[in-house]
Amino acid sequence: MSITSKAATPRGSYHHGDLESALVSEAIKLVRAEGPNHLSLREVAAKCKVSPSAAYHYFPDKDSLVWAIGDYCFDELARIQEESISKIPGNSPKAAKARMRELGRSYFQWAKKDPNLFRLMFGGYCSISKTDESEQGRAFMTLVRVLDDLQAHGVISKAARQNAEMASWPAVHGATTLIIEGHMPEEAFETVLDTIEAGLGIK
Amino acid sequence: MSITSKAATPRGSYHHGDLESALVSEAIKLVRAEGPNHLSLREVAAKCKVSPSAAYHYFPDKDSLVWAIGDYCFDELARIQEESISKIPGNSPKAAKARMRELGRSYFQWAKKDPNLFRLMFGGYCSISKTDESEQGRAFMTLVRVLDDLQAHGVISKAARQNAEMASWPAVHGATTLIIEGHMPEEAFETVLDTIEAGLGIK
DNA sequence: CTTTGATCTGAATGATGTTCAGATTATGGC
DNA sequence: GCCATAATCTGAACATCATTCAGATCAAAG
Repeated sequence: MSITSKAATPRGSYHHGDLESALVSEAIKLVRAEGPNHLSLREVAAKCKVSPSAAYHYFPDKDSLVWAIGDYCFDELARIQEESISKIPGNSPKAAKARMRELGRSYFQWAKKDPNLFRLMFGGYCSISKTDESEQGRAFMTLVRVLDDLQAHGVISKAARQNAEMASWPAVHGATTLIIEGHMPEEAFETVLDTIEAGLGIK
Repeated sequence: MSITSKAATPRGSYHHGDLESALVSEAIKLVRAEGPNHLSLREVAAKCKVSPSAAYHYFPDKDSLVWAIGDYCFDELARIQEESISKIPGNSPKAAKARMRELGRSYFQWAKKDPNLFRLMFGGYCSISKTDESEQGRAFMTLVRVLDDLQAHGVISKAARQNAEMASWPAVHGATTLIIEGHMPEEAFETVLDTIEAGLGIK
């Protein structure tokens, strides 16, 4: 599933070495640059210096390639999220609060850096049945852990902890989307974070 | 701009009567059924019993037709929103609170009824420069009015009124998106509305 | 009735997703 | 080392797509 896993050595000519990963990697580049709806299988194959039909040995159709991109992106987002909170160590309530805020910020920054990949993830391009268990769940579990930590430090009440994911994730996701799509100014994001904290009863 | 404005009488054969509206109308049907990325100009023209090139007399390219769909959808959403709060009259704080909640519900219900149109609106398909002034602003202004009304009735404080749009809209939009895309259970929507109210200090 | 302008057709071009028969290469058994 | 077998990739083909353009058709005005 990893993109740069096997030896991506384009030896000789006929056999590529690791076409599957190369296809996903080039497809990601194209989506990033042109958007999810302008992805072309033939262009991806051309970037890999391979005939268009070669891709069909690894993906039954174009949608399947798009799902693979989605898999990679959900994995990346989860990794970014984990990395962002790992940069704020400490067992204090203040650190727990900072991690919560940083979780929202890294979500937004990821989307802002690659809006086209974000659109692919949440724009109805990739079915959820392929990604829900492993990848999407991983980012969600990070949020769960941070929220549990907030309650453990007494920053939020037991009542506020109830369904706190359903209160914070939509707000962060919605603000991200609306800002990315130009419906809201970027400055509004911090306001949204403030309101989430207010809603959870964080002082 | 309205879809069913002129006389859409397909007389004789050559001249259609109101091709522009018919094209947008059929395009909406197709997007609704197949999704924004599967829209085909030729199929739209065929549904209108017209040659593919006829469409280029009204829209310079396919994107332009998509923008027209976006215009219509933002207009529809604004209309739905206005209609929903008009069904809850009264000058009491309780009525003002009910209108606020109904505004979120109608937003979600609109998206749930036509997820593909919702994806077109907020999935990077239509540029904002074409729609921001008139249509998108109209729905936003409805929210502004409802929030002003909430403050006027003393349901929310002056401090809470500050940037209250940036607190409620993203949460409602994010919850809508995440539920539509299958990342969240539908039951979570009411929880989100509860949290918005808590964040605004509504008791 | 004719001229003018708007509206639509038909055919063409180049790019796309997808299929399939066959060519090329790697691999495992002898 | 050699050969059969399976995996991998090519080439050509098909239908569909967006887009262009010269020309046909129609409506209305002079």
